[in-house]
Amino acid sequence: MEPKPPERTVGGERKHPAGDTAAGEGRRARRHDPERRTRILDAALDVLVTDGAAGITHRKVAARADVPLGSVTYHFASLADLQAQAFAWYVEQQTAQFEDLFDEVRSRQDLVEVLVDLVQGGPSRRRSAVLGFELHLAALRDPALRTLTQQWTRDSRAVLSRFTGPEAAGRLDALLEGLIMHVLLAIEPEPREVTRAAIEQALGPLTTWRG
Amino acid sequence: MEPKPPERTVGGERKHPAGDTAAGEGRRARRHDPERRTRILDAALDVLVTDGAAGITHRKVAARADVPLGSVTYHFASLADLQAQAFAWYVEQQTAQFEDLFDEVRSRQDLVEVLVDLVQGGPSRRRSAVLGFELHLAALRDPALRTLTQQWTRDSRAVLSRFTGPEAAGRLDALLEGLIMHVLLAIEPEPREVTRAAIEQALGPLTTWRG
Amino acid sequence: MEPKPPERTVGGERKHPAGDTAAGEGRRARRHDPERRTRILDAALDVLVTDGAAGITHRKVAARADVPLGSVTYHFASLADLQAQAFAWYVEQQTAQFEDLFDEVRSRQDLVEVLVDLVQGGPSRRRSAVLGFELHLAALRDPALRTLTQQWTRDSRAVLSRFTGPEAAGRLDALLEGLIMHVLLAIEPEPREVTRAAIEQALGPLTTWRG
Amino acid sequence: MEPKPPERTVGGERKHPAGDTAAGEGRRARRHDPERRTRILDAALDVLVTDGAAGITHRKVAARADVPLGSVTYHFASLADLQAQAFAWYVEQQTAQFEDLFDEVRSRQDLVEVLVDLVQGGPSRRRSAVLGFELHLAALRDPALRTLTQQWTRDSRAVLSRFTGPEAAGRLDALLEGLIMHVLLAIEPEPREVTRAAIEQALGPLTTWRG
DNA sequence: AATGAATGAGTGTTCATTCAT
DNA sequence: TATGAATGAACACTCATTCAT
Repeated sequence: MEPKPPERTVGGERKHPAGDTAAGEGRRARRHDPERRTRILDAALDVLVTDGAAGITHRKVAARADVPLGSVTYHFASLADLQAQAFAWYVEQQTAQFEDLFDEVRSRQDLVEVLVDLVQGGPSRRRSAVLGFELHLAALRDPALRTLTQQWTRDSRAVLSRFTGPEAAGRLDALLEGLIMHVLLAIEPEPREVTRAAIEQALGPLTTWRG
Repeated sequence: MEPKPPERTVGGERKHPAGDTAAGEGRRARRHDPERRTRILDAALDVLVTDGAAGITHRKVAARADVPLGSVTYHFASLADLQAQAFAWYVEQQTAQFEDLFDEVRSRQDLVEVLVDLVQGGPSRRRSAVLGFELHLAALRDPALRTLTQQWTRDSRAVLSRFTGPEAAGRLDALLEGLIMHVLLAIEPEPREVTRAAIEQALGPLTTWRG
Repeated sequence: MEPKPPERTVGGERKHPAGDTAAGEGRRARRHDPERRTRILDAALDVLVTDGAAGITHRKVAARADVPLGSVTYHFASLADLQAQAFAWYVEQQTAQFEDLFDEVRSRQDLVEVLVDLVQGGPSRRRSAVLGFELHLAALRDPALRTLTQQWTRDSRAVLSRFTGPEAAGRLDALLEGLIMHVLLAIEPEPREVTRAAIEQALGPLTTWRG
Repeated sequence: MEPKPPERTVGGERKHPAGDTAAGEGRRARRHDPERRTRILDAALDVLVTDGAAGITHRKVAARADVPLGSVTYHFASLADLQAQAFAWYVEQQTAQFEDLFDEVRSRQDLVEVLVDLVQGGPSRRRSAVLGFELHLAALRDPALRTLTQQWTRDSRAVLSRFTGPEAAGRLDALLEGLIMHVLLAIEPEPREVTRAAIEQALGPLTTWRG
């Protein structure tokens, strides 16, 4: 699955429908840069990871994306709009990635391993985890973002349900969220077995395999 | 239990190191109104709930606490310091309150009900939940706050352990955090039974009662 | 009388000097929609009325005229140029309209009534009055606009002179301007008789009828 | 009469009640500068004269008043507030000055001469005239400013009435406004006699002297 | 001990204008 | 001919922080 930048899933109006067609990279500053919008969104996510919702500014995003300040405000009607679209873009990517994780799952054991990896996942996973929590917190205040968190939760549970049934999926989902946060915050690394035990138990000892 | 405002548990330096020199103790009741500090801390927490870490400012806090602007900068060396002390104050209150919850627990059933209440807790609980998540997120970036989250987690688990043993306590703790977030974000209220089932299962079917 | 948009009476240079070269005259009716220019000028005047010289922007004008932003900057070399041409267009229309007012004047009485109407004229007249004052004020700073105000004053006085002689025309003209402003700013409406008395007196008791 | 800066006659709230007591002018940048507020107001009026309502900015005012930018935004809640208070300050000064003009008037002749001076008044009077028109125009759009224009008109007429009676005062007032504008805009100077004649006539040939 | 005045850095945002197409 | 994308300069305004008192 190949996520594309969301088409205004939430908030704000794109000011201009984004002219396409490639362009000469060379001469003077890149004009006609069709990926610019996505690069800005990715930069915004980077800033969100680094500095949090409290620290995002047009200027930081522009610097990170290596575009002029005016370019950010040109493509996004407001900072809130930028943030909302960045979160939407994140959810879209994240959902696809999440589904991919389970492609190879063939047994209960596989499933558990995948989930333990998800929770324990190294620094590479830190980014997504932080963004997830930022989104949740932001959604608590901005109802417009609620759409995103709901869609996300729904999708995650749907994927898990394929293996566990709906009730366990809900439990698992909540547990995973808590575990991830604890792993992120723990000073000494949580042993894999502890994580595995928690997951095993949430799966339930009696769950018939449905993968 | 009567929590008192922490004495600079984390971060920041008081601007003026409190000259203990002159000033008769009796004269003007207490030297400079010790409640003011806590009132400011509570105001800071209020602002954090309302506007998040992104929205806290000296001015908003001063207004909320109904003290002059200078009073906030006088008592707290920096905004980061204020925030850190506010979180510390929150954890202290929260820990005490959390322990109180279990005072009356006499049976497994009691325990489950208390935890379901904790998760489903009405709007009154929203404040603490939001602050908890804000703290977690802040701690992800500011190692100085890690002390607080650890202390908090440790205390919570200790309390739960009294009833469940240490492994289940860890699982429960993570699950509760995830459940609380999901309840806060859910559009249609999560049924109590669903929450209860998840908790029951995390407690484990075989757990011997240790309350 | 049919005022047409002035051809750059003042200021600014058209960006592209209108290549008269190729292009058969008949083919696409008129080359590039001549009404668009006037529509933009009218939109600019609308914006001037609403937001004043302080508030005019290319974007507002484009939106009001319902043309793309580029169209405004294409037809007018700069914002100052647009403003100048809009004022010119206004003066042209206004002069014609002013003359028309006196078409039916046959007696001193008629004249007085027409002038009282001019001063007291309802909301429909508010637009022209505001624009007039805006122009005067703008002309105080931009000598290029002085041409317009002079032409306007000259024309107005010429028209009035036909009935009153030149001296009374000057007095009347000044008085009318003051009266109009006062009427616009008054909270409770100025009674017609007061206005009429002022005009009557400026006309002079002894003025022989020259209409 | 000694006009003092108005105490929030219109709009905005003063952020701080202005600490008084003089201060050492010397060492490092002037803090404690009690006249600063007035200096800013005067600077704002200067900018209004030079650049009009369209051109006023915090930065220009700050530069003109020789205070840091932050000082302007500190003392005035918004640019609109600054403008409103500047206009109020202007009206107060203007009213006083206007009254002073008539202190020496002892005869109808005196009155006429004073008024002719008022209209023809050299470059020194240009400033007040421009500000007057700016205020009128601004008041057309901002009802809050209407209070000022009304007070001003009322006061002017009251002064004139002392010599002319109320009806003639109204006529005169309007006429003066129109004459002043015309003088300002005229390329070749209006002859004094023309102005005098207009005023004489508005006074009315029969007006009994009431000075 | 306490506070209001003050300020410079930085914010989100707007916009005239340029330019490639 | 016409226009949308793009950008840099400027804007109003906010704020943490400093400091004199």
